[in-house]
Order: sequence, then C-alpha cells, then structure tokens
Amino acid sequence: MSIDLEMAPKRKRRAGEPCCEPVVYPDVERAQALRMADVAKALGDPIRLQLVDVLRKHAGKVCVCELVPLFDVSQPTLSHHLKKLREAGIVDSERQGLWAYYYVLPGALSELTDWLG
Amino acid sequence: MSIDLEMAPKRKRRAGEPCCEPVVYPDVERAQALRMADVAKALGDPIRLQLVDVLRKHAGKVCVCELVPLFDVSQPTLSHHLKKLREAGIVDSERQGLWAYYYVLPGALSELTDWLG
DNA sequence: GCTACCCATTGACATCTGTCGTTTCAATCG
DNA sequence: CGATTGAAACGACAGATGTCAATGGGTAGC
Repeated sequence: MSIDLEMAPKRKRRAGEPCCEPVVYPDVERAQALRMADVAKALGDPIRLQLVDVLRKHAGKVCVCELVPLFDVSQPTLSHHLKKLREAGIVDSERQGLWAYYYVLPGALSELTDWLG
Repeated sequence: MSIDLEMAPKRKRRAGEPCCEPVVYPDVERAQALRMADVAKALGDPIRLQLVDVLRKHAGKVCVCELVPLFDVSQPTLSHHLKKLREAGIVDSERQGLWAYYYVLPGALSELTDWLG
C-alpha cells in the first residue's frame, strides 16, 4: 500500500534532462482514491455532514419529516442532499407507508476513516 | 454534543397540526460542521486525495516537480489542486530556491478523523 | 544579461452543484 | 371516491469547480 517514491536529487537539471526520476504511481490506489473521494465529496457540504451526524447519533431510522425542520433549506433541497448521500452509499432509506426513514449504512465510512486514521 | 432528538410519533397528523415536535438544532455543531465540511470537500477529489496520500507517506517535504508526473493532469491544474489543499489548511508549502516543497500540516485532519471514528 | 527552468496565476470554457418553485406519485384519511 | 399529506422528481438558474493554454515572476546557470 505504501508509495515509496524515490526522491530525486534537488539540483537544477541541465537542459534536456528530465526534471525528476520517473515515478510510477501504483494503480491500486486509484480505485480506492476514487471511492474515498466520492465519500469525502458527499461529506463536503455542511448540511450533508450534519445530516450524517444526526443519523449516526440515532441508532435507528429517522423520518425525513423530522430532518426538514432542522435545516434552513426547503424540503426538495434536503431531499436532494439525501439523494446525494444515498448515491455515495453512505445512507439508505426505507419507506413505511407515508414516511421515509433514513439510516447510515454500517461500514460506509470505514474505508475513509481507516485511511485518515 | 449529543443531539438527542425526541422522535415524534409516526402517525398521520390531522390537518393543521405540525408534522413533528419542533426540534432545535444545537448551533455549536454549526461551526464544526463548516470546518469539517471544508476539509472533506478538499479531499473530495481523487487527485487531491492522492496528493495528500503521497505527502503523508513522506514524512518530509515533497517537491512539486516530483508530484506532477504522478498525475495525468497539467502542471497548472496540479498547482490549482495544491492551492485548494492549502486553502483548506491541509497542507502548506515552502520555497527553497527554484523548488517548492509541500507537506501535510500536522493535525489538519484530526477533527474530521475524530468525528468519523 | 541572457536563457532555461520551476511554479503560480490568469483567462476561458464546459461541467457540476446547491437552491428553489412547481409538479408528480403514492399512501392515508374521511 | 375525493381530498390531503409526505417525499421524491423535474425544470430552471446562479455560482462553484476542474481543466487546459498562455502568461508571468523568480531563481539558477552560463
């Protein structure tokens, strides 16, 4: 998993020489970086981050109608944010009759968390 | 720090009644959410995330000229991404003669990391 | 001083994003 | 059935974002 770059010597190169030793970036990181960046991007909005915060603090499922009054945005906007979180695989929803309940998917944040930690 | 929402009963409200118990969202979380969302947004791009990854794996400072060939983007684009990371307080740079060296600021990710963990 | 080099900035452009108002859909109540 | 309600989807629009080509500003070597 380590990158292990060979640091090139830091002297001015003579014209025509390459600047640094060519370094190949391991492609294994690529897919992981894409996944983690998707999760991070989904968390990169204060409302969505607070949504996840609220949902995580409630072990169970939370009704949308209780989330809307927590934020100063319209219901369609909040629905849009919830959709983003769903698309990022961070939360999922479940309809029961009239209401929709949201909950955080367990393990959805673990890859990013592990990388950060 | 806990939110402790009182979950409203899940039955259809009669016309005119409020949907849920009014819930106030603690404003203390607001500033923290803004800070963490900024960091998350900065990490919400695969290139920037890999940049941080590379910089973190090298305890010392890394020259920009070694970062450029790692990614399939132009030098100005990479410079733009580095600027974003700088603005988010995740990395900082230092010039030594011709070269610019980047490094991850210690503790820059800790708030987000702690919240995630 | 002239040239070559590293890196940042600018300008331009297409795309993505956040927001809202309106609409649609499904489900519940009377 | 008809009316009402919660939530998602649609359409629109301003603003942000990622990208590149071209330019600029220092610094080092000749």
